[in-house]
Amino acid sequence: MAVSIQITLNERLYLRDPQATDLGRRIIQFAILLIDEVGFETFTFKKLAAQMGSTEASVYRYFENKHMLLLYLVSWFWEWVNYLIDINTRNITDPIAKLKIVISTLVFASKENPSIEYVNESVLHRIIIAEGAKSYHTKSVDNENREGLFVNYKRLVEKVATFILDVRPDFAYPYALASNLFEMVNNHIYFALHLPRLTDVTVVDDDYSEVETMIEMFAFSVLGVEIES
Amino acid sequence: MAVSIQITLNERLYLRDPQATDLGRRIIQFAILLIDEVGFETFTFKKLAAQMGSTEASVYRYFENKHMLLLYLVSWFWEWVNYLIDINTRNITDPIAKLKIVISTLVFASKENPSIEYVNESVLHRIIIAEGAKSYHTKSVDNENREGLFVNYKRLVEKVATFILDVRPDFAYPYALASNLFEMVNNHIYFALHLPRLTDVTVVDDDYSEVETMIEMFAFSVLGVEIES
DNA sequence: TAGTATGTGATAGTAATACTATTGCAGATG
DNA sequence: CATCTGCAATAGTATTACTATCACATACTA
Repeated sequence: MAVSIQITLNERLYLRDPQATDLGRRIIQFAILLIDEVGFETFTFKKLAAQMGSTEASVYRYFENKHMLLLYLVSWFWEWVNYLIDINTRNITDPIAKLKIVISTLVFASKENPSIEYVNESVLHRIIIAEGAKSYHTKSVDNENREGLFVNYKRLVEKVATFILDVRPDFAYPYALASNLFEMVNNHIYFALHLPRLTDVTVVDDDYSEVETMIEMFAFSVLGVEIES
Repeated sequence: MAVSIQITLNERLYLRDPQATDLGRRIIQFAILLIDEVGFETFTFKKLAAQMGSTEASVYRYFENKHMLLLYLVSWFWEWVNYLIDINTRNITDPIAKLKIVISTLVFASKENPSIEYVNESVLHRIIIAEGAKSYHTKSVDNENREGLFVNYKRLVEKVATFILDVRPDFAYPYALASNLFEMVNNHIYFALHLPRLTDVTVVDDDYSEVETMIEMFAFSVLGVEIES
C-alpha cells in the first residue's frame, strides 16, 4: 500500500516538476530502471524516451540534462531516507539506540515499507550505491552547491551529526563521522559485490547484515562506546 | 632531481606503452593537466591532441578510450604511493609508527620528492581526489577487475591491511579499514574544498594536516590504540 | 645498400550523443 | 469560446567517439 509522502526538492533541480504530471512520474520511474540497467554513462534521454514510448524532446522539458536528473534522483533518495529516519527514531530517546537506527535505516533503506508507486526504492538504492558519488564529483559542484542542489544530503548529514553529538558531546568530528557512515555503507556494499578484496564483509542474496554489523563497530568504537552483540 | 622509478602496470591498460615513447609520455603529461583543468566528463582526446600539438588518432593508438586512460592514471598513482610507502616505512618496525606513516604518505602524497619528469604528481593527486572513484563505478567493473586492471589498488590495500593486523592481529575488518582510510583521505580533502558541511576539517593553502590528524584519530580509535598528540 | 618495420601526422568519414526549435493537437480550465 | 497545458512529432546542429587509409621519416635488418 502506498502511503502519501510528499518529497520536497529544490526547484532548480528540474525545469518542470516531475512529481506533478503523469509524464513526469513516468520519466522518474523509467529513468531509475534504465540507469540501473545500462549504467549512467551509457544512459541517454533518447534511450529513456524509447523505453517510455515518449520522445527525447519531452524528457528535455523536465530536466536540463542527465546530470540534473541524477541530482534529482540522489536528492529524492536522501530526502526519503531522512523521512525514514524520522519515523524510525520517533519515540526513541536513547542516543545510542538512535544512532543504531540510523545505521540500519541506511543499510536497509531499500527494504523499507512506505513507498511511492512510481519509484522503485530498491533499484534506486542500487543506483545511489553505484552512481551516487558522480552527483558531486564534477567541475560544477561549487556552482551547484551554491544553488542549494545538495541541501538534502547536507541536512541529513547534519541530522546524524547531532545524533552523534548526543552520544558524545565532546566528539571532535561529528560531521566527518556522519558523512563517512553514509559513504562507507554504500562503498562496502559495492565492494562486497564487485571488488571483494577491498572489504571484509560479504553480501549474499541482498543480505546486508554484515555491513550493518561492521558499520556499527566502526561508529561506536570511534565514539568510544562499548556495544553488546 | 628525477629519480629513476620504474612503474610497472598491467599491459591491458593501454594499447601501446606510453612510458616507452616520447609521444606516450607527452600524452600522460598533458592528459593530467587537461583533466585537472576541464574535468573528466568534458575531457576528450581531440582536445588533448590539440593541447599537445598532435592528433586525435595518435592518442587513440595509445589508449582505447578516455576511461582506460583514467584507469591508467589511477593505477600509476597507487603504484607510486605504494613505492612511497615502501621507502618511508623501510627500517621502521613499530607497527603503529608504520600505520602513521601510511596515513601521512596518503595525505601528503603530492608533496613527496621522488618524481618523474612528465608526471605532475601534485596535479595527479587532485585528479585522484576528484575523479578517482569514477574509475571503478562503471558497468564494466567486473570485467575489468577480472582482467586485473585494479591490482595496483588492491595490492596497496592489502599491504595496509597487513600493517593493520600487525597493530592488532585480532582485528575483524583489516581490509575495510584500509580501504576506508584511502577513501576517507580523498573524500575529506574534497569535502573541505567543495562541500565543507560534510566534514569538520579545513584545508587552507594546500595544508592537509587537519585531515591527517583526523584520519589518525579514526584509525587508531577503531583499533583501540591510544595515541599521544 | 636496399628493404622493411615502427612511430607519427594528416585527412576523411561515420554513428551516436546532446542538445534546440518549431509546429500542431487534444483536453482541461476560465 | 478562448486559451493554456501537456505532449508528440519532426527537423536540424555541433560535438563526441571513434575507425580507416595514406604518406612519410627514421631506424634496424638482411
